[in-house]
Amino acid sequence: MAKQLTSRKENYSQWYNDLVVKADLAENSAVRGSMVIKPYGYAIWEKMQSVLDTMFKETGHQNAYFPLFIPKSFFSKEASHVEGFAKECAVVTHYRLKNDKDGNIVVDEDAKLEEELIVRPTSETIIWDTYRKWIQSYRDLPVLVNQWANVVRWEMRTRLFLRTAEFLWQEGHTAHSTEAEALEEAEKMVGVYADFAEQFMGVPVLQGIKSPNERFAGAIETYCIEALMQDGKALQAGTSHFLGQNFAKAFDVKYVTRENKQEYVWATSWGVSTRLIGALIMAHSDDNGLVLPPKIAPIQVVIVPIFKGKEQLELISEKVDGIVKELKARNISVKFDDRDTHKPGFKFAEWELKGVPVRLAIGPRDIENGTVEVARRDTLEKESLQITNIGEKIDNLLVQIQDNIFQKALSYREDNTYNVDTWDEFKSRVEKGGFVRAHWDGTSETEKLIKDKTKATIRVIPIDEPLEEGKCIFTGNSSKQRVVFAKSY
RNA sequence: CGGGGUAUGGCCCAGUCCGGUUAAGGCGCCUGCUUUGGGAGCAGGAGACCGCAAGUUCGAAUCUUGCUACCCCGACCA
Repeated sequence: MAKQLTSRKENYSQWYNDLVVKADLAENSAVRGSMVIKPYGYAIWEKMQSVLDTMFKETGHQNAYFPLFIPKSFFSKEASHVEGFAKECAVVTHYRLKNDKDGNIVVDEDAKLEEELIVRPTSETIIWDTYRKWIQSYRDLPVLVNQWANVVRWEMRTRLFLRTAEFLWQEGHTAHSTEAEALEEAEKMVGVYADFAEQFMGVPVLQGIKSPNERFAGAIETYCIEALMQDGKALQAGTSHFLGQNFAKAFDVKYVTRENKQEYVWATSWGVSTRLIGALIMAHSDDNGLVLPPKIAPIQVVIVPIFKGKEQLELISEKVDGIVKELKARNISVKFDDRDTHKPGFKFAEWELKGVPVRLAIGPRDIENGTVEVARRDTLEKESLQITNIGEKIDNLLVQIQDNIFQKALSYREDNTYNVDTWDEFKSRVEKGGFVRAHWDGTSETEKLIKDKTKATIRVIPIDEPLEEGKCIFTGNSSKQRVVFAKSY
């Protein structure tokens, strides 16, 4: 079995690609830039979906579904929105194929659509066209809707999970009667994302707003969570947009106030995608494979029997049955790997590659002593534990692992966050990776120049942070606050 | 869209410069026996219109021309 990974040190992006493929998460498909998400990878997405979906429902949202296809004319209604997405839209122009005289399948030119359809890169336009019909009065507000969907963005260069031509995500779209309420919603949802990233994925994130250059096409303000990967590059893990009345005006969505006045509706939208799986991988995993936090791991505990012959396996299986019941009673997902086609060593390596947080091994010696060997994925430590009360012990261990994974990522981020005050230092620091906190004069021009010279962009402008007088790292103009620069994915 | 590269069993690849008849090897797969506390060993076996199309030649994976696909680097991006 040649499942050796490239090491992170040797080639970080090769390591990432190897890992995604070898851990059976996803693979490239016949269509350039589009991936097949394999069952194990999809199981991780399902865990994420289920937690997020619950969080959305708890904050008052409902799921709905809007169409994949968007009439081209909808797109032109919001100027900056078109500008942002026009270059990466897939377009449907025909609706029929036929056989030509050589028997080849060709597009039937007679079946041209009257109006071309855009495959959604995001759904603001079709949703706001719909909301016009839904919203008449202040009594219809707020509208708090989310959808789980696929979207298509025809990217030049793609990478499994991090950037694919088609990806899965959720997009929340809300409509409010006041600016304050919409702002509150946008902030609330970025907070939900931050909680999810930190408490479930174990990925610490910076929360804040985007600079105008990085803002969503059509938004007044973009809130985001930003995580730091092990190679020192930043990854935008989730965004929440305050859209003001831009879409309401573009799609003429007005409501009547209590005072019987016509007003435009205030909007937000927010989303996270399968890119989170990329974040999860790059935040925690090591040269042995994936490291999954227990709260997101499809399998939390794997049990590997060590046996010679059928009788021994049966004996061990009996013991394992008890353990499985005990773990399941505590809602721990457990897999008993009783394949007789592979040796224990092979299984150890394979489950490590797949990031299962806890592995139990039971052999004849354990049966004799009433013990089980417990190995944790995050630290690779092994110890022998008495089987008595094993459910509770594992439960506690999973909590510890979840916490340890987060703490480790947090201290990595702290060790790789720098305050920098001179341009020379800025250049060399950015080159080495990490979050670089520096003063910026607040202009787009300066941000662009910095990007051209260093490839670093402003990842996030922190909110809820004390202001600090300073001088822009590039122009020397005055600045009231440090912003976070980094090279990013 | 610019620049560079690659295309050979499921995967990784040798062979291509200098054409020669069973296209080599490793991984994986199948069968059997022995193994099983950190990626097993031995024996046997299956599996390839050498990216596609023309051409040169007695003979093409190898030479020529055209095409296609994919990868890497840049511009663009959740």
